[in-house]
Amino acid sequence: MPELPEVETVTNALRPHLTGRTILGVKTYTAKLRYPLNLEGRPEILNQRITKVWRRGRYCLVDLESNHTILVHLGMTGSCRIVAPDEPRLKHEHVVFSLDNGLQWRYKDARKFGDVSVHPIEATGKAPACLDSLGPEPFDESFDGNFLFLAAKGKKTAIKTFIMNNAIVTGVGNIYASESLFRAGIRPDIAAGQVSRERLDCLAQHIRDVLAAAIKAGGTTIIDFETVTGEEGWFSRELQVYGRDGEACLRCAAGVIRKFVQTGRSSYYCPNCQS
DNA sequence: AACACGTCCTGAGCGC
DNA sequence: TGCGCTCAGGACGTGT
Repeated sequence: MPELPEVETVTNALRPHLTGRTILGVKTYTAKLRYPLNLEGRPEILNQRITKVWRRGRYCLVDLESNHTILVHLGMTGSCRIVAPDEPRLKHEHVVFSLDNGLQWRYKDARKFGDVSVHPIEATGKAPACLDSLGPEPFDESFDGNFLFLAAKGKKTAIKTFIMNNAIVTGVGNIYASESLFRAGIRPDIAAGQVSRERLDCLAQHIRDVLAAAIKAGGTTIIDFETVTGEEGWFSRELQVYGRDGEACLRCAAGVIRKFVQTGRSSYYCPNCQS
């Protein structure tokens, strides 16, 4: 389940393999992922040099000298690898880019929740227009308790749903939403507009901390990018509440972690520690 | 306008 | 052993 730390890790792993390379060919092996695939024979991609590989929210962006970017969203099960052309194509390996160094960049996605698509950009390093509605990065200076406080004013939506909204802040998925609320001592189901400025300061800090720790863990686990698809690195997340329903709370020991469904997603919290 | 909910997809895990 | 059901969730479209 790729969230921001996983996308950051994959992007960092791809960067040295892709930057400066020229894309000589693109082949797709399924009609659609989340959206219909339209990558083959595109002059915006073919024979274009890759100028920059970076991340915005949960999107990996591969900028081309044609002032287009290849947007990659990993969905739920997306992964990438760099391999030799004679490497057998794995099941669910749906997109193959051929590079000028003789290697291939391949995208794999069993559940097809992801996206690989090409979009115009104003310049290298500028996000495409389709990402205009995204809120700040959690690591941006503009993202803090005061920002959350202003955005949450009058909002009745639950605080967990609120921080998972990419228009508010990007990259906080279901797992890290539960984890950061646990660390901040805030119940996931209280109205966002009811949380005090002080507690939102704490929450903003914990969102940053939990994401930073996960990036660090993922970055150190993925060593051999050519053979590791990424999934191994994602198990190194140190989860304190997610998936621990029925177990004793790691902080207070007296509480038992509860699970409930919130806007279709599993939420976990300690009734003793979170209010 | 604000918020909730259905939809897409496949494999893992479970019960019988 | 094997089948069939349920669950997992990011983002977007639609419904209330």
